Amino acid sequence: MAVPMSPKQKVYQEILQEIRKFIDHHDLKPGDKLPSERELADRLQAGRSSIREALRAMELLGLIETKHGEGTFISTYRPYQTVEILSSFILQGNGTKKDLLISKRIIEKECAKLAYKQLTEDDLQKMENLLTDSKMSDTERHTAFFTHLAVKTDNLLMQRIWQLMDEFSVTMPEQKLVDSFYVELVDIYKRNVYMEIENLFEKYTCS
Amino acid sequence: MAVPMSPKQKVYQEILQEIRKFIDHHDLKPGDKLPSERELADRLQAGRSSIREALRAMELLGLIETKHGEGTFISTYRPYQTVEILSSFILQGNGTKKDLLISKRIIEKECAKLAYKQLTEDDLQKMENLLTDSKMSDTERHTAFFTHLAVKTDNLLMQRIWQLMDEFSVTMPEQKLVDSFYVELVDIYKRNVYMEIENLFEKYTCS
DNA sequence: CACGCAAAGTGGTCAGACCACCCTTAACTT
DNA sequence: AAGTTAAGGGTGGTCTGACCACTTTGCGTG
Repeated sequence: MAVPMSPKQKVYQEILQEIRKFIDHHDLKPGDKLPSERELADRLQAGRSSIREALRAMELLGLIETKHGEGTFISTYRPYQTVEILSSFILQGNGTKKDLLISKRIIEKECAKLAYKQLTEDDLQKMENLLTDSKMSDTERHTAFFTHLAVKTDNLLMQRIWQLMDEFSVTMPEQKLVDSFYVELVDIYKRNVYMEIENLFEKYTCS
Repeated sequence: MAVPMSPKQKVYQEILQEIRKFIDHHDLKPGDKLPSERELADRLQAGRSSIREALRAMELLGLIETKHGEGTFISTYRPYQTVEILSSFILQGNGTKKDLLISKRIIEKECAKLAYKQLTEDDLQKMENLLTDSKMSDTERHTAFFTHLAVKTDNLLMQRIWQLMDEFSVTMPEQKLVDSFYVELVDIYKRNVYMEIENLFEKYTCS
């Protein structure tokens, strides 16, 4: 053969890369419109079916939204579909569940630490209000609590990682911690004792 | 109109449901073969392209594997592939370099802690050998060192997350730490003083 | 000016064609 | 007879073109 060719990556995977580049290059944000399937096919020198395979996959992952007769749009990342599909296929995860739980706790701990410096009095107040909000279930409260924390990390990547793990863990029990945990964490923030965050998680995690 | 019709669900989403039913009904397990695309199209009364859109989505989610010329197979569930795709989109921002660096250090720290219990004398020996291997660049040494550690975490998810971050950070400088760091870490393992891992990273990270 | 309907643009779906790849099998060579 | 090679059938990979359904646009008619 003459040309070794770039790795035998499938076309639709290259398309994924290209679309990512396109979004980056044009600085598209959630809500913005992508070129039409036909135009993408023309631009990327690929068949429309290949384009569609890539788009469907992205849609399933919640990265884009598609509106019949209108077009394809960047969506605010919501992996709800992903979670649903996955959980409908995986009834009983084996070692995956354990890994996920451990990893999630780790991320939560580090988010709590990263957020430490950024938290204001107002944040603390909001978080305390959350803890006494009786309209939420324990699970919802946990999610709301750490969502607030994750946002305050000032680290988008950590925030996204936590978000992703939280979405994936909805099907599992034991996501939340004992009530006293949250109270103690807020207390640590108030007392300004950074070093105790690590200990707090150690105490409540290794049960 | 006469028939309300099933909701305006797209064909490829119905296909997804049908395939799930098929797997369930035939009790297919990882490694088993799915019917060919053409047969599925025939059975489910759909076009082959619709079948493929569903299959590609499943493939991206890590639910199936396709082998050119052979067929489509149920795969052992690995959500980590999903994380990979998502990450490539999540990481496309600009301010993410700093985030990535911080996050990577965090993951490395936690990998070091998770691996603590699993490390054997032999592992320590190998790691020490790495540190004196002059055939590698500093960066390569860092990667090799933490690859070893990540594998030993006994947590596939953490392992994959670190791997991903490492791959993404190749384009960036300052991925490695000072030489003495690695030596001290191995020393901590030898001296069996778990608690000092946190301090070690604290010391070398907050520069 | 207001209304409505046709046209254009877009996603949704299908059918068929061709290629590349893998495996089996039959034919051929040694 | 045993080993090697060539051919065929099945499968995924991709492209093209066609048609439908939906939305928006805008032109023309009243």
